Amino acid sequence: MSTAKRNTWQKDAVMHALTEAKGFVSAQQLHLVLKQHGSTIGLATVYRALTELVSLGKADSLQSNEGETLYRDCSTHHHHHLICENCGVTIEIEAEAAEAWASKVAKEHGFTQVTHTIDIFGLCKACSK
Amino acid sequence: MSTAKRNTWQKDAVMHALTEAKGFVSAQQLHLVLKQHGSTIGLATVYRALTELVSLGKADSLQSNEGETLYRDCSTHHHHHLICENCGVTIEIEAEAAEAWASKVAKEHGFTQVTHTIDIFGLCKACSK
DNA sequence: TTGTTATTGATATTCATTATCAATAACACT
DNA sequence: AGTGTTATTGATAATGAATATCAATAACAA
Repeated sequence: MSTAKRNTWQKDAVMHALTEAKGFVSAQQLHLVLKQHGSTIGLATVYRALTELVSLGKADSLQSNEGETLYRDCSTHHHHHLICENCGVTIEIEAEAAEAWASKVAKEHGFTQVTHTIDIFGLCKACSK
Repeated sequence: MSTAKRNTWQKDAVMHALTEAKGFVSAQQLHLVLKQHGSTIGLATVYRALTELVSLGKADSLQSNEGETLYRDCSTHHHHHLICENCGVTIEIEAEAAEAWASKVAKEHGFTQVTHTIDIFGLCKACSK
């Protein structure tokens, strides 16, 4: 009984916008982009759609050091990021070793439904000089 | 020239309170505890002290899934956490393998001043059943 | 003791995210 | 196609963590 989900063009729009955006985006940024493309979608709806996408596993999120929640399309494969704290560039990195290590450690302690956060921050080559 | 740091009882108080608190605490929680112990310290000062402790490497922080920044005493050695999303218990884990991997990946991409976030979330043994 | 100035604390402000609620539209069923 | 139910939307108010402001205070070098 029950909470049957409905399909709306708004949800599709957010999904598309998220797929278009390479790398991480904030809800506010997505909302801005959508409006710039002529959409009349509301900010609250963008937040709701993103929350749903995360719970469906179609997107993942992380907290920026400015306190914003950033979202990213996750329909492809699982990977992690190398993020420049100065210019914001993000590089996707494979992390099979870290993956394996994380799930091993979790299992050793009897944890289930394990997820993890593995992100590396620093200054990229260009910003280092 | 300048910016000479000064020692104050407020900074000590925050440091002590943080050491007392086992596990992660928010700035607001620390402030509350301090006031309950009769301190007249201000909330803004607690935030400032915590920020300084983090930059000195005496504390580390992570974002709760409710969007709060949580702090933890880190005067011992570097380590990471296994966190139960249900009951909040945190288990310290050694992560030498992950450490090495993280700095190796970062260097390969020319990154400097590298820090990382490695946290594992899930349901602990007790909360899993 | 004194002068300089980093620090404090009360509070206003910022800003991301959530709650509210009337209006709208998805969709199951005729 | 028409209709009723109700999930969803969107404008906006509300929440709440974190930061900025600024006069008053206190650390500390001389």
